[in-house]
Amino acid sequence: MTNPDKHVVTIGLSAAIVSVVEDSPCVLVVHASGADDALPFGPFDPMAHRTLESGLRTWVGEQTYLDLGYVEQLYTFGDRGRHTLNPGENARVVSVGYLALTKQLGDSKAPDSIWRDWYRYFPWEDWRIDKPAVIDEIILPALEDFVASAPDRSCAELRRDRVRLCFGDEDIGWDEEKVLERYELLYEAGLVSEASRDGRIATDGVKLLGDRMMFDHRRILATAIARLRGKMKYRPVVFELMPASFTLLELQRTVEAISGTRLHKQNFRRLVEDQGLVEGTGKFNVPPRGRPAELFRFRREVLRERPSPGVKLARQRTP
Amino acid sequence: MTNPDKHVVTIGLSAAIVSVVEDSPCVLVVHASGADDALPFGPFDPMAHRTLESGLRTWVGEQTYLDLGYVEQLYTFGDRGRHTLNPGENARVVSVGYLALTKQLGDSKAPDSIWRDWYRYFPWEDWRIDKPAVIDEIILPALEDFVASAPDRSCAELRRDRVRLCFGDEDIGWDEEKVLERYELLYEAGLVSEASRDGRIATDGVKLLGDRMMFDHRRILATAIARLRGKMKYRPVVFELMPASFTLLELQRTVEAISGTRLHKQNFRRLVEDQGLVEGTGKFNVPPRGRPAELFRFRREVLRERPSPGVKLARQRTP
DNA sequence: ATATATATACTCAAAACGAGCATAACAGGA
DNA sequence: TCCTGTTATGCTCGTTTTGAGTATATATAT
Repeated sequence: MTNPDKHVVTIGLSAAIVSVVEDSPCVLVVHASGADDALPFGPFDPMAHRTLESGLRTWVGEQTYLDLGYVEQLYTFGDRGRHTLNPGENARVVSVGYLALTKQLGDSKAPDSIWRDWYRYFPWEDWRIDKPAVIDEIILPALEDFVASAPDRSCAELRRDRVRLCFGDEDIGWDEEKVLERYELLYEAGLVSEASRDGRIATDGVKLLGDRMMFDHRRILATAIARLRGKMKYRPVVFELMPASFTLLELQRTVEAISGTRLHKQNFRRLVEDQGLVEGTGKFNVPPRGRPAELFRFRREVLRERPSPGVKLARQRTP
Repeated sequence: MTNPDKHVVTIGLSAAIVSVVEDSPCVLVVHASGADDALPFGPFDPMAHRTLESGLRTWVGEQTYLDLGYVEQLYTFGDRGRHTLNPGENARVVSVGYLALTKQLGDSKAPDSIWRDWYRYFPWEDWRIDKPAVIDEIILPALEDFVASAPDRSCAELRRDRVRLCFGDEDIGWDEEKVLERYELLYEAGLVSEASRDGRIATDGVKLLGDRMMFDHRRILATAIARLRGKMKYRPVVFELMPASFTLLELQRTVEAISGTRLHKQNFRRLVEDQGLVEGTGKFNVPPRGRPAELFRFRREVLRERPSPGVKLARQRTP
């Protein structure tokens, strides 16, 4: 292995900590005034940390006073140039991203850390009300330019396909899981400001999309959203975001917040109940209007039963 | 960030390169005589490698003369003690595992690298003929001891549940995707020899299961198998393992080799054809016996169509 | 021709899914 | 009290998908 010194790198640990507050999917960011938002992060210390995950928990604990419950590793990014360094640092940084889920709680107690709606960083991902206007008004026209500016015909074809796969058309609809593919496409097309910061593309006069984040943190957040949107469907992870008891509509709104789509209410209930994911408590809430709804709780036993299922998305047709 | 030197680690890149040869799922290992089998691997060089994946491709190219097609990152392991070091090295190694798929080809041209049936390392994972005898004869009795030796009652409960979830019972059957969970359970129970090598457990007189591998490579291979078994079902990745044309039975045998289970033939055909994954070529094979079968090819277009599906597992009941 | 082996077509019932109608239980105002 | 708006919950119904076969076709070997 020749000279070991030349193989030396620093490992950055970053966490997308997610919570759903009042129907908004939120991510915890550390917000130094003037600087871009960042995910809680810190370097892996091979002396102090037994595992990567325990290192992450330590850093997050220090920075946010949060004790993480559910934690899952996402991906390890090592692209040259996509993790910009702070002045004075010179090591190459390889970045391991994590997803963490936590129940909603009051404001975060740590200084400078705040919960932010994640659609602030990905405004094209929220289809709950309607198809976001920014797609037809800005994204697709700009991506057409990107296709047109391809160096040759076959590259243009590839780009056109990617745009179609990412943002859909009449035949193939919207796939809410392709969050990372869409972000990477916008990055390559120079439509998010990280691209110019990383020296990729001169974006003069182009309207840039969404808020930017430090380092490669928006990329990690995109990975986190994609993973959560997918995993939710086949593992009961949403319940990590719910309080001890909740109405089925609250559960539905949480799922919708994450997936960024609307669901068919009656079918959603049927799926959730038939799969044995919840059980009624016999108690009811006191709504400001309308019939009171029963409060349910997560049936923790499902984790010990069949290959515990997730919350199927029973999509709502455009009514 | 205090003293940067203390955050310095080496990143090891390892690849589980998979191919299916004559109904056997194979993995390419480098086999130095005397030493344990290892996956092709090498350190990440931040100067020479632009991305982690390009670093991996370089190493694999040098060690196996293979030009990888499909490559996907699996997981990053950094547990202290699970990557044993070579003499003379002292850096902490963090290990990034990859899965690569390649079509069957002749013997590998590189010295010391050979294709090995992966069930050699995981004999309990092949249910194609029948439930492997080793499960009832060795694994389950040994795991009962493991449960019984728990320090307290609640720990024993947890262990019992894990055993049930991993190896199934009457209610919950076999879940072929839990490859990693099973390996980790056996590791903790001291039933695979890496556990004693890593100084975890004194396994005196216990029959150890499967062939051992270098470093944490068997753990990476378990992750690779699990990922492939899962991904196959919702993305058309099996075709990376198939030649340009093949019969539907050959395709089925490949899927079965990977999943380690038997499938219902007629339903398998129906699913594969209905999803538009293949198209007939009009040519037929010349079998040693039985009716000739049409040769099919992968419809590459599906990649540009709907959220391209995978090969559903239409399970065969025990007949 | 007969037996054996594989390929392929087709059937049929059960389960899952997608969409929507109908009814129930609350609040507030006419 | 009764009507209206609002949310909760129950139920139906046609379609699709799945699981498990049965039936038939086309080879080879004897």
